[in-house]
Amino acid sequence: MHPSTVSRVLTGHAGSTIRPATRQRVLAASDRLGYRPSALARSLRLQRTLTLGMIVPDITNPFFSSIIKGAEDAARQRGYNLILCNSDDEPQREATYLRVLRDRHVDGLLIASSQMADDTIAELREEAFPFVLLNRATQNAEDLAVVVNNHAAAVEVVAHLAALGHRRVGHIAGPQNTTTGVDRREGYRAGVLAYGLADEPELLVDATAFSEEAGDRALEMMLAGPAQPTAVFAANDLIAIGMLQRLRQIGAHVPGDLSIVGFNDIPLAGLLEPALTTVGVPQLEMGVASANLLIDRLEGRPIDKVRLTLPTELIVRASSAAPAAP
Amino acid sequence: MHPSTVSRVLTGHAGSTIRPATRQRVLAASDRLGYRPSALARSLRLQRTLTLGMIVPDITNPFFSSIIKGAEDAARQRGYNLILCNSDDEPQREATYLRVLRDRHVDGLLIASSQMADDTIAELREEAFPFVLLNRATQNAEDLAVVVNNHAAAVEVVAHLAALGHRRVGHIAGPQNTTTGVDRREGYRAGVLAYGLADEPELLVDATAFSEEAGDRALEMMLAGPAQPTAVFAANDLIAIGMLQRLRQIGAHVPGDLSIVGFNDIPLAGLLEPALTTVGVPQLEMGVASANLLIDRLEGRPIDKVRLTLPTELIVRASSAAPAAP
DNA sequence: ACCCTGTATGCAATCGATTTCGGACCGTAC
DNA sequence: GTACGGTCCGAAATCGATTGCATACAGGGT
Repeated sequence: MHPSTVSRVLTGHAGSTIRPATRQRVLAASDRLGYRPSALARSLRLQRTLTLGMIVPDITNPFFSSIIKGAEDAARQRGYNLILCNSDDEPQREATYLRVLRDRHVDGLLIASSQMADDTIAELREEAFPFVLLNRATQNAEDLAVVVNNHAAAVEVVAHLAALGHRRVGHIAGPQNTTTGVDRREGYRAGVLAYGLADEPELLVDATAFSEEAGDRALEMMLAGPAQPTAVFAANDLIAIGMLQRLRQIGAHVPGDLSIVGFNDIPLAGLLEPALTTVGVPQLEMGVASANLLIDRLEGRPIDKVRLTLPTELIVRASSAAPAAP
Repeated sequence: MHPSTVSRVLTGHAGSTIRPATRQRVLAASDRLGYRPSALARSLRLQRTLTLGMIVPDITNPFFSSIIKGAEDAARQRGYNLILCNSDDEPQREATYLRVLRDRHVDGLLIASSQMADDTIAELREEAFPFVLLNRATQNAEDLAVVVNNHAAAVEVVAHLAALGHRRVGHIAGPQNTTTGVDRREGYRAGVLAYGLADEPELLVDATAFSEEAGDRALEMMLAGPAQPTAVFAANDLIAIGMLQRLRQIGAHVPGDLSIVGFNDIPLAGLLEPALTTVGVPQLEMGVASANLLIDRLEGRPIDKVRLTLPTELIVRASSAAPAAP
């Protein structure tokens, strides 16, 4: 009929006036033919795809599952789709994905990958490509980010353990090329100093990843050392779970022989045996907030807080208790 | 310079001859300018997006996390991207997503959502829109699908429990509008009959969802009934976990008071207390296989098996044991 | 009857890449 | 020198929707 008229009717753009009769005719025809506009062609013309790219280190980590769900939900509600990319924490794959996603003209990026080199991000920043950092931050205070206060939460964990009477509190830190790993480690150090706990280097081991296996190995290493902890703070729940697993194998009792505290409060943390004491992180909300922040940015809405810090909450369960009398 | 020449060089299509000197000039320029072709424009022209749509009922179910990871991985390796959609098992959202994904011209669909009405799928089939069913099947034997033999696996579970000496084996079935729920339930029934176990209707309760809460509630209902089981087969691991949780609350011991068997072997199943006996499903492989199957179909490669049935394996852990002496 | 204003619609360019067709150019053979 | 064949490259159409500009038509005023 008249491609332009059809377009005007369907996009409903103000500024163009359509006779009611024509509008009806167009709508009827569109309906009858089951017409669906091609998002592709529209994107090409409008230079926006209504698609967000999301890069996470590990989909199978329940922590990220919840974040993804939140982000996907929020995005969908605002008319955006999500292309999900799993980096497996390999910088190589991150770089590849970044390229692919930009080739696909995603409108913006949600970056939950904490390994991604700062200069890669600096590049995005320089090109004014919209992105939001999720569960990580950068030096640059202008970068949009949704985070929690890892440092403070880690201090709180140490405080909790100190209050229970622990003096030899260990920490299995996350990879030190991640901001969460570093921040929690520093928080732990600060807590140890603040509460005057035993300060032995052997009580601090860096895990090679945020995974069960890495936690298992790291704890093994710590227990092989000269300083035996009565409580250990794990940099995240998966590490804590790996630790629980090892302790069970060697017949140690939690919290009787060793108290364990995790970080994130993944969905199953409360169902473990013993139920895991951990730092509750609002996972769904982080996902929702980051998607909304990004879309606000994309649509030019005013942004009140560039760095959104969501609250954490120490969730005390069965895996932490007072140490056995010496 | 010469858009067509550039295209010829970069697509590297045989049938067009380019002078080496020109090729070099184009490549150099492309390199210098950091040229990246627009996937959008290319897709519009070629009528293919190199993108797959994937609809899953619940990202946060670790079972699907692994499947997604596998699918995403396989897709990426073959040059495809994945748009992920979470249906939350709501037919409404499934329909919406289906529309959105087709508007976006995804080349094909991975459907892991077991609620999706058969007639919705029939529509896709009639329009010859490429799709692969994941962890579900339809009446139509021509539909591409990647599944496990739920019926046989369920029989095997009952056999295992019968072999341990259980006579009163219950089943918390999955929602009966899902094929997995139905198949496992039927397998259970077949097993009960085959092994001559107690056949009381009260030992069979349908959960309202494949979730912890639903499992918790369903078990409560079963235990309130007149027939007390000594073992219960849960339709999936999350239901089993919900059951474990309830049993712990009421102070019952597993497997002492009640043996529990799950289905899927999600990553944490072996780390629970007690470690969960369950049916191992090759999650990653299912994801990989489905993506590859779909892409084979898209690229017109020969497909040897329309319905791919992957093997399951009963994994016996601590949550199942011989019943206490009566 | 004419002009003018405004509304409603058609025309054509555009987004960026691919591809068919044909033209230009070069070399060789008669 | 002309004809012919082959190689290389440019012109233009195409994918499907959007949009500024031009135009046509209707209606009202004089």
